[in-house]
Amino acid sequence: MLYHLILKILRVSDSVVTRKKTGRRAPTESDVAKVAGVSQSAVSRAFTPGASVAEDTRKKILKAAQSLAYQPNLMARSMATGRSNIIALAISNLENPFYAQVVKELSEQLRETGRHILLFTTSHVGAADPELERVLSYQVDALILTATTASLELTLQCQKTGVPIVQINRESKLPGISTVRGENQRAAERIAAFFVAAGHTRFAFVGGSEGSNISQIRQQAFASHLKSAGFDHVDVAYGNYTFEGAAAATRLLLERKNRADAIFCASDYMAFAALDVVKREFGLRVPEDVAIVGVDDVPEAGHAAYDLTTYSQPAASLAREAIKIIDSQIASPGRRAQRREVRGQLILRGSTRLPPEGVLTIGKKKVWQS
Amino acid sequence: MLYHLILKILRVSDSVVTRKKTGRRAPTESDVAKVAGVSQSAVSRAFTPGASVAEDTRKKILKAAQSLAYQPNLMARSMATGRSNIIALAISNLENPFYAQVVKELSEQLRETGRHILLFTTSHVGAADPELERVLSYQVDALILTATTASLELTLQCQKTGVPIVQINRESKLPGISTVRGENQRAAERIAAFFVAAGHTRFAFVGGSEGSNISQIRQQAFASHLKSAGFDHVDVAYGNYTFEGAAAATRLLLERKNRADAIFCASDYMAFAALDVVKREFGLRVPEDVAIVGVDDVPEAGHAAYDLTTYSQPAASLAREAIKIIDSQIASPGRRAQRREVRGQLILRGSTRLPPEGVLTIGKKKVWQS
DNA sequence: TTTGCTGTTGCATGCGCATGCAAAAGTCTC
DNA sequence: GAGACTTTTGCATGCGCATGCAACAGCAAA
Repeated sequence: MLYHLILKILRVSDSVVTRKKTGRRAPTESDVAKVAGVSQSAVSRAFTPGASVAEDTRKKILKAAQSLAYQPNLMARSMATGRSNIIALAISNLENPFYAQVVKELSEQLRETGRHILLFTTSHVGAADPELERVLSYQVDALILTATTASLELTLQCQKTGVPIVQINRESKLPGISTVRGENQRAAERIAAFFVAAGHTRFAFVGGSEGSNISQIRQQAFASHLKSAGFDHVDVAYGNYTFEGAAAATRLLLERKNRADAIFCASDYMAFAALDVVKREFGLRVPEDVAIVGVDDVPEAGHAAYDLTTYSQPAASLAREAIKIIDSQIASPGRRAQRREVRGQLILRGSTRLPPEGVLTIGKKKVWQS
Repeated sequence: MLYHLILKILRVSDSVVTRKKTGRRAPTESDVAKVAGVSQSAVSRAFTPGASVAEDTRKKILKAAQSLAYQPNLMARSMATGRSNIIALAISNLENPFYAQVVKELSEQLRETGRHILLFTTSHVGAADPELERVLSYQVDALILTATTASLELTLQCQKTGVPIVQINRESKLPGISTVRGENQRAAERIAAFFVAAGHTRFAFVGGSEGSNISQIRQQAFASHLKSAGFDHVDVAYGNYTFEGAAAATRLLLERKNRADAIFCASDYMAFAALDVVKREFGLRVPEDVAIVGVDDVPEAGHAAYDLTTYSQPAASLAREAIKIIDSQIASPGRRAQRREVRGQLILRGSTRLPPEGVLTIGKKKVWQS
């Protein structure tokens, strides 16, 4: 008995010492309540918009809170409310400036509603990490995937617990996953039409990977539009969405006989690699010998070093739509998955030559005029 | 009385409906306990490494957990333990590929110990957002700042609550903030020596901002080494660490009479802008007319489009050291702030010309040989 | 003064987990 | 097989906050 008492005392004094070293713990609502002379629940209400508190007491409480430098403990709050204000963001390709931009936009836009991003970088470009399935341990309010696709298990888990999933720039065959994407089909068609109008005759496509739907869609739209213009063959190689991969793919394409004079790359980032290889390794002139087009319109595409013609995918809009979807799903949990498309446009720069007629039409619509 | 009872029933049935819509809630330890036929605490112990559980019961519990797809609720866990396994990362400059790389490295290295990053992007390049002070609401285990500096208030708060702060690539005059950085001084000296050896005579520096210590340190070391070599003047302009800013700064520098023939930029990202301006806007040859050097060695610096000579700052090492500091501070909270320097090296590429002698020495040490 | 109402406040409880303590179940020794 | 240990288990509690409910105060109408 005495023994235990002594142990207890030792433990207590020890914890006091620890406290001293680590600094005292952060103030809680109870601390504030004591200072303000009210109950803990009153303090809670003072910090809850729309709760029932008299104006006087609220002021008194806020003053007390300020004097203690009180900050609400968001962990405790989410425990109590079931909402964490944390959005999980999975991304596989942060070195691609396009995705860096998407992350930035998401982060800034979510901040406007007091939410923040919990970051999961997955090394695998293809299906999401199994590790990603632990996402839900964090009680996140939603899950955004960029440059990755959700596994079946993860999708099921999310559906069971009612956590919305949105994929940016990746399609998914799984039901229940919302998607935001650029104009993949239209982008590919416009680019094909532009190449044809400019007088190119041998076409190539640098894709992401064979498994990537987005890449597939672009490839098919590109090929089929070219076919309708009388060109049956499109050379294809895959860059796996990496710089080195795209460089290797471009080498493959250029080494073939009867090599392409117009290359469509599934992303600006890969187009940069293609430009490097075309110009420096093969000594070809751009756009005279080879024209190159990308997709995304990252800031670098406009820089003088690349000066890349591209079809834009505005990161800010993608982020905005993704957040809208999330919010609507949170508001009415029954909602079905949504698919939204964000508009872009063909942006002409120095990596392509212009149609000789000075006018480019697709169908009957004038797309560009010099 | 009856009235209240009815209300209660309504509320309950309503919540059942809501449940049905949102999907049933995630299973808890109690659910697992029920299935496994043990107490909740047994389940908790089964998931706590080193806790006292019989091997049989642990297996039984894990099986039950698996059958329910149980995932521990990390919010609840951090409430109970006081540790969240979340590290806050504040960053102002994600469009700079160097920082994107740092984020990626931090994320991947932290994942190895089961921790994740809560992302705070601050738009202001200078001192950190006031919004950043809410970081502590999330009960993060530590705070890493990249391309931003902590405000005094934030620092005090962190010290009071024992949350370690580490700044990557930013110095701070505030005590209590640990720092990880590259070899700023040495980098600047080597670059100065290299310029001199290569026969340059007119020098310029594109800095971050006048307030940035890192930029200042580099500038001073650059200037003082040049001075000791007999060159008193260094032209200076500030690019504010942005691409556009650096482009404007370069224009300023190039428009002056007796313009520089060797430009040292405080980051690769700014050096890219300088290259663009030098080559495309002013039609100058690199390195014949102007030599350009950056700092960081981002992947893009090695790409053919830029081919930039630079002094490396390995992002992986910066991340590793930052995490080491954090861990040591968490392990022994009394520790003072630490400052670590990560080694880099001068990487010669096409944006600079080589010393005519074919050998470069600094002091008595041979730094480079053709 | 009494009644009825609205607006404020505190009490009590629960969110899901970790953990100190005591009780229970094994294990070993002689 | 009894006693002395050790290991395993459950109970009870607390982390910080939100919130339903009851109590209460203030006020107007009767």
